[in-house]
Amino acid sequence: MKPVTLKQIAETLGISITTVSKALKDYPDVSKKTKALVLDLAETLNYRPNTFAVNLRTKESKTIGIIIPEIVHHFFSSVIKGIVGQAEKKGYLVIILQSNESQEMEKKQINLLLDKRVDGILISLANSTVDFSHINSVIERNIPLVMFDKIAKIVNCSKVIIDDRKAAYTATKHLIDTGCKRIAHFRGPLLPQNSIDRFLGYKKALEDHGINYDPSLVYICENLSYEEGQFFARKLISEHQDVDGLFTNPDLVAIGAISVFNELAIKVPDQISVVGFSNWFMSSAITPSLTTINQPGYKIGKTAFKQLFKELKSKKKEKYYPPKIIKLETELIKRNSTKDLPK
Amino acid sequence: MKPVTLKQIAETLGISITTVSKALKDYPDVSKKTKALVLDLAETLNYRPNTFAVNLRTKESKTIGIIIPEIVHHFFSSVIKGIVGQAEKKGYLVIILQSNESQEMEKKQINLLLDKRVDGILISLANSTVDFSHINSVIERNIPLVMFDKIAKIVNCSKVIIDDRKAAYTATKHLIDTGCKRIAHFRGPLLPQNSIDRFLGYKKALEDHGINYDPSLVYICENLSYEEGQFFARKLISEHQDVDGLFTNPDLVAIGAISVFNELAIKVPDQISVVGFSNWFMSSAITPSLTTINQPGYKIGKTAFKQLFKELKSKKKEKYYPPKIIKLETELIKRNSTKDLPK
DNA sequence: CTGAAAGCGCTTACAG
DNA sequence: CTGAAAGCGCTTACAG
Repeated sequence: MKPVTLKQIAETLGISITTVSKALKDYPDVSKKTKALVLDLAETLNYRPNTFAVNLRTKESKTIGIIIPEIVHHFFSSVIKGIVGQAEKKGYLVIILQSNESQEMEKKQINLLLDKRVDGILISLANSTVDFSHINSVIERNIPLVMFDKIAKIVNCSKVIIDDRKAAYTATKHLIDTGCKRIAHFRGPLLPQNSIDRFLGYKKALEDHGINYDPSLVYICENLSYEEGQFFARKLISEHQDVDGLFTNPDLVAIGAISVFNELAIKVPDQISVVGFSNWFMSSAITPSLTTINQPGYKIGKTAFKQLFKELKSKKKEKYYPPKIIKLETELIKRNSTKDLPK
Repeated sequence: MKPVTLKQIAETLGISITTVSKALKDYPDVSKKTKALVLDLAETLNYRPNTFAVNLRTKESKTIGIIIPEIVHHFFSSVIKGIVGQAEKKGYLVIILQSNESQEMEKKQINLLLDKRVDGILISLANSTVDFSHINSVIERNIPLVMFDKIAKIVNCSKVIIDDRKAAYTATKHLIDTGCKRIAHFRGPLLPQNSIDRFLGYKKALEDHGINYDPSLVYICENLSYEEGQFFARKLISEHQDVDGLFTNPDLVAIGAISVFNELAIKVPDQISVVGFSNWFMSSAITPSLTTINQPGYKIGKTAFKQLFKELKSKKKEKYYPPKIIKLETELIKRNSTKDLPK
């Protein structure tokens, strides 16, 4: 059975398509009687407007796109959930694309979304992205775009982030406050802004508290994996017998490291205190439970959509919406992988 | 700047819109010369067809929808990744929606997708779904639909699943083969087909090997959570001192249970052997590493899209595609939470 | 090989 | 309060 159209309703009732359309949209210049008639028939016939035609007329798709580096990842899937849920509330559907940490894929996908004429785009950059022409072309076309988590400082658009530097500072300071003197850092790759900022927060905390920054205590985890946590934990132990604190990015790396410490009978936190980053749901479950920084993925997604929605509305009213940077709060979650604060 | 249209290209070259359209689509009845001219100008002007107009004409959206109970879940996000990746290859974009295990949400979302006029739908049912009128209405409209993982036997459409019963049988048999006599089962909720089938596989394995089925050894985990694994592990130990094997659905529950066994100094596998279900990436990381059934999420997603794509193609050719049930292979992954097989 | 015309199904400025 | 008409940007059957 073919979908019902305005034309059919009009013909059945012996009125014009125009009036049917107006009645359904509750225009004030249609008589109550006609409106009731139309609404009634539309109901019985289960009329649903043809989105394709509506899109073509209104030039709106009521769809947004999201590009993330990796879907199978607790943090990103939380963000997606936040976005999808909020978008649905506001009548938007969400198309999802995965860049696989590749700049080239990211560029292709931006074009796919542009071709699809999505109303707006949400993006978390790939690690390998160093050229931003594709992002800028979105902005030039005046299509609302909001970056989250993995952003580029240089691009002029709204961003939803956490204060990575401050959060890392807090994490490192907690290690210092609980007595650690030789604090290692397992950091993320060199390019992404968030792993840079977390590293800088770590460094600043050391310097502010009279501890010399020692580059040999910093290890780079390319994949932020459990296995890398294990690998660098072994390396750390063999290279630095005097290490007594470890701050990792993110939790998964910490959990890998702790598994090695457990295996080598190195006591956590007595011999080495460990702080992670992200507050992954398993972090409270392992032994010892992991002290970490809570990074609110779901809220980041929700906030990013809300920001995009504001820009979508502004655009409709042909108003300019100046880019806004929203920093969400993080907090240190104290668990058993760090010592208690001295009284 | 406004997007370029066929009309502009036609006017610039002084030819008709028809010819431009045909040239771009490489119709055979356009001269090489004209084609070259059009292609060239389209290239320089960066012409992109207006999807809204194309959709309206072709009645195709080149978009599919996917509805899953929960996005933040390792298995489901793997499935999503499989779907999204495969769809992109075939020129389809994917809209994602989360039912939150609610039948009502699921019905609403089916309508959203239908209104959006997606070309096809992929769905994994909510636990609470007992009425299938919304699913059947999709099928009646002749919109290709493929179910995966959480399916309804009663609905007549293609399905991508694993042989849950066989997999659970294999898991349980492994416990029996390695010497377990009193085998408990932490199962999922009562409604979903997969948790029913896994339970039935467990029961069948006991019966086939001369072990009495004891209902008091079966515990129901409503949320399939780590915490439930812990809770029921304590309950199990207090209610059944003689238990020597445990088969859980899924891994996360097993990991919760093992954490309790570790805490109570109950030796795994010496005192209790444990087998999980799903092969979550952390299962090889915990101590002892978890014997489990590998459930190929990524492949399920990929296969589900491929099946949908076949049906999409058939529909275009106005051919009927009979529903097909695809069962993907699973395998037992032997790790350290179960004993070795006797020689 | 080229193009005029119809039509996909809607929305809305305009006339009456 | 109602409706004829234009138009969104394409595709394609048909005529020449």
